[in-house]
Amino acid sequence: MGYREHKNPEDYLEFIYLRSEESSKGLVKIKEISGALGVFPSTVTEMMQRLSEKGLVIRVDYGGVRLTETGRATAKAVLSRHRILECFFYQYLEMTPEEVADEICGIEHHISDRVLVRLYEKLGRPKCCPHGKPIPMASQGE
Amino acid sequence: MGYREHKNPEDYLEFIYLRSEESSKGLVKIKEISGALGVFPSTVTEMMQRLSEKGLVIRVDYGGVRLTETGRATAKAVLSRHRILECFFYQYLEMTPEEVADEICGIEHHISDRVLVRLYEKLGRPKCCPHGKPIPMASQGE
DNA sequence: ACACAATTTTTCGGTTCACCTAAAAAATAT
DNA sequence: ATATTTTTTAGGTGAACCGAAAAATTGTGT
Repeated sequence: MGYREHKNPEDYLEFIYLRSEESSKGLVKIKEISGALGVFPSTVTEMMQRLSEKGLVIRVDYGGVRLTETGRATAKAVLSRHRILECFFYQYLEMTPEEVADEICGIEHHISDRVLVRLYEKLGRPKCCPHGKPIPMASQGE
Repeated sequence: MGYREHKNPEDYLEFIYLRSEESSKGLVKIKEISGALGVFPSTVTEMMQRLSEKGLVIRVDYGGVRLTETGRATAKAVLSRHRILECFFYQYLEMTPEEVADEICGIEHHISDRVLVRLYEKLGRPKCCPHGKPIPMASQGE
């Protein structure tokens, strides 16, 4: 208890993925990310520079960001982990979809694929999370 | 993927707790912690200084460290989370005790008490982890 | 359309945290 | 008493963050 609880680069990726899915083909603005993750715009810019160096994101100066194919794959994997975990909390622990949301916070970054797969099987290979959103498949088209 | 995977202060606490339980009433040496967590002794010293400022640990210069009551309580909570998670991987996901060990890595720091309690109930309130070690109770004597 | 105001993004110091390396200091072992 | 081991100190790195100020973009009024 009492930690800084920093955002993980994957959290940025996950949000960018979600936003770019829903509003078709545009760039995701820095301010949107900033607002969603609760960090300062300058922090987002810095993180985008790092992610861009790693080839996960394409940065357009003063314009926003877009995921590369690698970035998209990474984001989908994170989201998949996230939603499988949500299913678990909902189906196995019988929590409400609302409760579930808060509980995933940092866990999805620490679960191995091995565990994820087993969890998924045990839950009966659900197609959607408790909110009705689809669980993206690792290497398949969404 | 590709992160530094830093040790958490709670990892230090957890190890100190374990070591001080098994070898009765002595101080835990910096080198032991260093070896167990895979960090340099100077890193341990520094962390112990931080934990000592937070009142979780008592530092004896060149002698080692001992948990305070608060530190002990924190450590027990972490260990409890750790072992309940182990039970879960063992009982529900049917992994072997050996596999289980690697999987807990960072998860126990991100699970809320609410989820922990539910998990514990669902598993039938186990008294021991898959390795046969007891699950310490939050506010009770060990 | 165009100058000016408002907003967004970036840049540029700073901070904290976990960590490292090298060297100094203390404890221990021979 | 001296050599060995352990611990600490001191200086440095990279990551994630903030705040303030500069730069670019966007919005507005006439």
